[in-house]
Amino acid sequence: MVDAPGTPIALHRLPEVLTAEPARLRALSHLRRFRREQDIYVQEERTDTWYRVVSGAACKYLMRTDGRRQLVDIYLPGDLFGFTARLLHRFAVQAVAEGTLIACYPRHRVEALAEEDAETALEIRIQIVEALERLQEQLLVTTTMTAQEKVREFLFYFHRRLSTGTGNGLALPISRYDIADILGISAETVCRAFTDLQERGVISLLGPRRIRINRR
Amino acid sequence: MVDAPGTPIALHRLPEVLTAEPARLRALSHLRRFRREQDIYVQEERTDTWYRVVSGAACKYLMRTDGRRQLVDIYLPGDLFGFTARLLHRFAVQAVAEGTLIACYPRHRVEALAEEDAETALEIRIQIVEALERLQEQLLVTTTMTAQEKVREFLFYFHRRLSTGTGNGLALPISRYDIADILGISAETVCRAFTDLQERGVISLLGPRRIRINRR
DNA sequence: CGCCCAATTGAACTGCATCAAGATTCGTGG
DNA sequence: CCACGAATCTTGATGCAGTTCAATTGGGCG
Repeated sequence: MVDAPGTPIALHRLPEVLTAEPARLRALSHLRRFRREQDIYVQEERTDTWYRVVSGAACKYLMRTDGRRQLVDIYLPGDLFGFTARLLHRFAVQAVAEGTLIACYPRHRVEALAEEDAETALEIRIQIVEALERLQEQLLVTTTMTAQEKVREFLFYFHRRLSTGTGNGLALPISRYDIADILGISAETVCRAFTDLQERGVISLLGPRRIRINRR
Repeated sequence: MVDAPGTPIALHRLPEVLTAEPARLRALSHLRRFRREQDIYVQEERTDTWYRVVSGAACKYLMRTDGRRQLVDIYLPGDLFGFTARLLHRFAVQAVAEGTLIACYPRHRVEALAEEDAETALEIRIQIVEALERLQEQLLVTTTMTAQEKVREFLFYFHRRLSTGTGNGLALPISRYDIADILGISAETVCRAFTDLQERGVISLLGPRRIRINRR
């Protein structure tokens, strides 16, 4: 246990993603850094905090009775998560990338702010709706596409969300197994899809965790 | 075209589902009745209205390039839908039951009300979050379960949402094809699951659209 | 009563999971 | 800096759940 859960981080050097949110909302947050597979919150935990990914990636998941982990959503920099209508969390969220940085907001203070500040209320509503639409897109992907189409769609999505414009390809923050769990297919099938897509010239594998997208 | 799209309905005899919402929100609504497969709103339509199912059922769907209809969510009495962060709708919503009754809310007036009335803002946030959680459950169902488990889970969900306590079984408002599209399986597989579940004694088929749930 | 759509059943095919065995990469400590 | 071990990633072979195509039955409504 090198890192205690959610080590607090100094607030200087604010990453760019945080500067986009309203200052009054940002003032309520504090930052924590998480290791890979470290839980940000767990099932049955009280829903008294909201979170936003600053850097890295996190995923919402459920432990199945057979011991396997089922992913329901994946959060990338800028995404707000942790809100619910319940008292206790139905799903857990853990970091999938090493050193994932998370901004934490005390729920009651955010809701109090939303009650008096319409801009904050709108920002929250937009974030929740965006989570909803991400989920709809994912549902569309997992129910209608073949395994290869799922992987292709997933890579395009990551490219849209993460491309830095540096041109040395796209760095995937997550493993094949994570990708498989998100798409509802096996890790082996993900591998085969990667190689097939490369043979078709759609992508180039620069390394296991680094790819280039050639064409859509 | 017997019925023009969204025939207005008199406001007397308000169904029970509407009495639960805040009076100030209800005051903004007007009712419309829809026929089976009639669109409530379509893709690319402006997102200037929100809706709530009063009776019957509706589904959110997308027309695929191969002409097939892909369902993303299903709305039952009490569910609020139509909100988005976009200017235009990405998905369409149509009635799946004959004579589905929908309450319509002008978006700008609801948002203006939400801005000054914290209770309304909270009600909206809760509804959106509930849509989100429905979708997460559905994602879990479609990605992890076998076809027969999906159908069983679907029937139990409908039972929870629609059971009237009359005891003559559960009336399904939608066709096998609709069920298949929601669960991401073929209609034939849905049929086979129905008969298998009956043979196992889990359900009884009283008619094509009427079942009884015997045990879980 | 007869038509039409919905529901059901059957048979052959296929994409993906699963099991198994290597190949690479990465982190860790010497 | 290098070497070792443990993940992670890749590739192959087999089996099966579910799709697809096709035909038949059944119900509801004019």
